[in-house]
Amino acid sequence: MAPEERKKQIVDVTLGLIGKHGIQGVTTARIAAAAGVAEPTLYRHFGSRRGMLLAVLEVVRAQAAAITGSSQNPDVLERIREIGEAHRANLIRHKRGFADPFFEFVTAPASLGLRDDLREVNQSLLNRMVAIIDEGKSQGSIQPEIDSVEAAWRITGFFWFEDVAHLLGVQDEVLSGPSIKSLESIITEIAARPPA
Amino acid sequence: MAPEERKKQIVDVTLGLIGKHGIQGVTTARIAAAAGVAEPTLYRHFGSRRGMLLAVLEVVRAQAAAITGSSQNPDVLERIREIGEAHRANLIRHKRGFADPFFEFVTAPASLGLRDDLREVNQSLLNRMVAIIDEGKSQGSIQPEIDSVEAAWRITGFFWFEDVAHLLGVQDEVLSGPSIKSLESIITEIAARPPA
Amino acid sequence: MAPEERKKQIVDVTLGLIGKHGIQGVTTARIAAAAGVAEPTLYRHFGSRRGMLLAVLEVVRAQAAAITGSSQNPDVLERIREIGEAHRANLIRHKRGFADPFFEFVTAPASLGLRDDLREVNQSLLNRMVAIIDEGKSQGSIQPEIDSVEAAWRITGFFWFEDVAHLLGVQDEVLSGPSIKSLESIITEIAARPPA
Amino acid sequence: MAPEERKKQIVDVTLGLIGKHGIQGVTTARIAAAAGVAEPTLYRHFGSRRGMLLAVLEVVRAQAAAITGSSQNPDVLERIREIGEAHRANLIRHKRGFADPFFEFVTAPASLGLRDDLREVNQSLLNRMVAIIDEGKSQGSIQPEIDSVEAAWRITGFFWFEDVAHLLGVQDEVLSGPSIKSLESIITEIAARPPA
DNA sequence: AATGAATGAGCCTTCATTCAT
DNA sequence: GATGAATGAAGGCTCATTCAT
Repeated sequence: MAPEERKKQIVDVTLGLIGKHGIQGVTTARIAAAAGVAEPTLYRHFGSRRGMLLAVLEVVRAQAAAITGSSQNPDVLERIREIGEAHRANLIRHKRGFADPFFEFVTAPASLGLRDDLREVNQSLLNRMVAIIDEGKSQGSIQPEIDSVEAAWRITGFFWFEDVAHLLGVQDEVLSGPSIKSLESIITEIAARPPA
Repeated sequence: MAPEERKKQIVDVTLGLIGKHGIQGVTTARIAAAAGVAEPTLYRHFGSRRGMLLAVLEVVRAQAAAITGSSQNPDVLERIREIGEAHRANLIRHKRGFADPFFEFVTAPASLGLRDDLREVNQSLLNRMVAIIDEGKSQGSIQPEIDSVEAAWRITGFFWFEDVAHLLGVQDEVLSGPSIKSLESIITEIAARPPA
Repeated sequence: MAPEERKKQIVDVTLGLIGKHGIQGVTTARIAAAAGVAEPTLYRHFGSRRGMLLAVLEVVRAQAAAITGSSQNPDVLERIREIGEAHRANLIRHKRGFADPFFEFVTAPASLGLRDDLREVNQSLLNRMVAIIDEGKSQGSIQPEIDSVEAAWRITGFFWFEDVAHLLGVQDEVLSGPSIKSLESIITEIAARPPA
Repeated sequence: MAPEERKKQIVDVTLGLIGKHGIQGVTTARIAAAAGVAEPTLYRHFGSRRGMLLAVLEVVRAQAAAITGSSQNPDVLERIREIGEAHRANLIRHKRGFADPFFEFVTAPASLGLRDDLREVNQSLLNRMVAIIDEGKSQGSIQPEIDSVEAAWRITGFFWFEDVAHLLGVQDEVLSGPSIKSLESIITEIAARPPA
């Protein structure tokens, strides 16, 4: 198998394993088995387990971006609503105890040294959200005085809220009402006020 | 050292270690070393590592309850605000990368079997919040139609927001504005409307 | 509790524990718990775990002797038969996997250093059997030319046969027929021949 | 070293260690040291200590079968006699305190979970003996009315007799006379009676 | 007479990683 | 490009035993 291909495959199975076992349950032995290669082969493509995880994080960034970009709704407010729905749907698809792949990294041991990379990924997601809000401003559906970054953070927080709930196994109580309320609350707050 | 004292000490150093290394970094060897005893001694006081962690969780429950009960402000709305401040202050006191001790358990591997206990702790914290909101209703500062449980969840979500931000190392950006905004938003929403 | 009394009690519970867990399952912790004392107390009465086991062996010797002496039948041949029955009955009373208490020591790790003591116990049991056979000779029910020691050994071997069968969990197959046959075979062989 | 080879080597040294220390004295550390590898290496070839022991049991089964098949004497009665001699010879070759390797497993702690496998091995050995006796019947050297299984059990019992004697360190007294007598006694009993 | 507190040594097992091929 | 063989370091836990009180 060509290096590029193999590399991609390893990343893919690792992502799958994270979903099944959580990051700390992803051992090199498991990755190798799932990829159908010997353990040392992993090291031909990645310098360390951390390297593999880092590569997965890159994929996760794309997936997270996919959620953010899942709706193309021209109405920005509506789009944000739909993004929220996509996040919720994505979460429900996973098994209890496993959150958003991105969030799985958040809960990984700091000792892995992934925090900085994680922060960057988070930043890029935040930027996407900021852009959406700015778009809303320019289209007039969002109040121009709103601090875009602040609003983006609050929406991000809403995602985390859902992720943690899922992790804790209280998603039924949270996803049904409180989380939707929280997002609606943010939307309402930033929405342009109709002229008196 | 008296058993009670030793037990407490072990719990204390374990709590400290959780702060330093995260739960999965807390090995029996580290606990023993930090407590200044041999490993088997730990087992004279606790049946297993899980037992020690469970004892810590108990302490953490108390600490979390302390935050919830930190304000006695008769004005419930104001009290919620102060609880938020207490949570924020508590977070800032900790090192970067270490969130709320309670939250540290949330991110622990499910394999530890602490999830159910954790859920209970969370539930008890939630109940405290529900009680506070109900008190607000009866004192007239919170709208009577508000679903107390839903509101309590949303406030809990706000705590998580801050915890995750801290864990990710983006607390500076989040704690300064967005998190306060989010809490204020909830408070505003549930607050009794002044008569027209 | 008086030392003698306590000592006896420890021996008693230890014997009971051997029945429940086998010798290697008898830990000092278990003995102490069963005796209702602290572990160090055991060491006030015995120099070591080995010492406790040794004391139990002494009791076991008496119990084994009890089996050998369980029948007072004046007819020696019949008496041997009854002793066999007593052994079988004793075995059946125990749980599967636990043999004769005496035999439990036979299977103990050699590293315990109980072998020599065990040999002595065995010798004393053998002697009892020899005496019985000699009695048979003098009463005319056993052939005078029979080597008493040899016959005694063979009967002992029959006991072992049953013990091992029990240990292996094949007692149903062995105790019902083969073992009885073996004993009868020995009895027949040593019995005085009726005059032609 | 090739896996097959290494595996075999581990089994071999383990068998040797069983002889030296008994099964409970065979620790993974000792096996590794004796095999000249690190402990984790053992786990590349066996799933657990129990797995290694199981593999040894397989070898032991073969060894035991070898004894049963050591004689090809066409006269079945004589063959049984020679098998007895082979067993005795095999025993004498071992050090005091160590019995037949097979028997070492009999005395192993039930907690190892080897009992069932052991029982199977015993059964297969028993079957071999049954076959021999049946052969004797068809060749006319053994009485046709004899219960083959019962006879096979009794011969097995004779082996155990010798094993226990060896274990107890009284082999000199037992192997010289009583055990031979016991076997002869069985042989005589099952042998075809010459026509009157 | 008894024990409370403690432990050194050891057990089986897993993990990420290396190196020669 | 891939791997077969191997391992140092560590992990949670148990055991018989000691010593001061």
